[in-house]
Amino acid sequence: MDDADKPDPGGTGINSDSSWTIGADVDRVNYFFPSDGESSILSEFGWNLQSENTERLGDLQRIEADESSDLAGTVTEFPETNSSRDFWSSDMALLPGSYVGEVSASNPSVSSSSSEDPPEKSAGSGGKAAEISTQIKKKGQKRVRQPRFAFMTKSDVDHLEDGYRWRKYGQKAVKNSPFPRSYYRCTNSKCTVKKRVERSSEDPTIVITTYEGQHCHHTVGFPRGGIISHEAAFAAGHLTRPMSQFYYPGVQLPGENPPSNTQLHQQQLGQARDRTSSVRVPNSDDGLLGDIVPRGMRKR
DNA sequence: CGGGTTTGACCAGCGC
DNA sequence: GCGCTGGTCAAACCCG
Repeated sequence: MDDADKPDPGGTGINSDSSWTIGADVDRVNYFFPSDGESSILSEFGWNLQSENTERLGDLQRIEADESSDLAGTVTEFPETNSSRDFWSSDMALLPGSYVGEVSASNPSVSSSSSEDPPEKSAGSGGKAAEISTQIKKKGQKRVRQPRFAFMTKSDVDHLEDGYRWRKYGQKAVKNSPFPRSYYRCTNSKCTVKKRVERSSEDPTIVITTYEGQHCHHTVGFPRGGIISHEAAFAAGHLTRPMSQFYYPGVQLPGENPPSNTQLHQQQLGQARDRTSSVRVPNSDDGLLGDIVPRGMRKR
């Protein structure tokens, strides 16, 4: 019953046969946060990334503002297409861009959606992206929105393996994008975590994955030999550990020159691949999940 | 047969 | 108020 059975449940099946290992699929890995978001995400997770990606951050910020003029601490949805091109068309392959603040209590009738009951039921009213800002707009009278974490990954496979099992419950065509957006829900009945997967219309090789919610259970195991997407697992596991413990090739240090960023990635990834991981994880004596899933939650 | 995927329909929020 | 769009449901279908 491991994911190994169905490597790519909702994926397009692209390279679903051999390249599962994100390590092999992910060409580059790169994270960055909006400078403002930094205060929320980075600080929250103990990150202290003084990025010199100021321009990019600026772009993202702009996007943030565009996406939700009235959003304050709301999710920063990845721009669907055009506006995003600016920053993600670069050598950036992966970047957690959005994060919603804490779950806000709200309408009891729908709040249940956030904790244990299948949120979709209440959400039958339709979740929609708008809700994100809406919940805040409407002064918390709206549904509870789980924390979100989105990132972009350069990968051939749509559905990145993250150690959890997902069931696809919907697919929608995205405006201005030839690629549909897939909706997945954690197969664990008690788990309300959802995720959306879509490809960038600008760069089909980029997969945008957005996780929502927090797993209340451990992973189901490693797929096919134990390779998972570290970033995916990280997100799927919902930031259970300070990210500062991770090592992201793409994260640049102040003063560091980006020119060889790509090369650097290739180098590091090359090394990482030798370790069957796309991202080298220090202190990962327990495997990739070592930094993601608390020991108590781990299966092995 | 059970679990997962597909797909059309429905609903609700948002912008104009 | 209306149309658009995103998100979800649920029945049908597929597959191991």
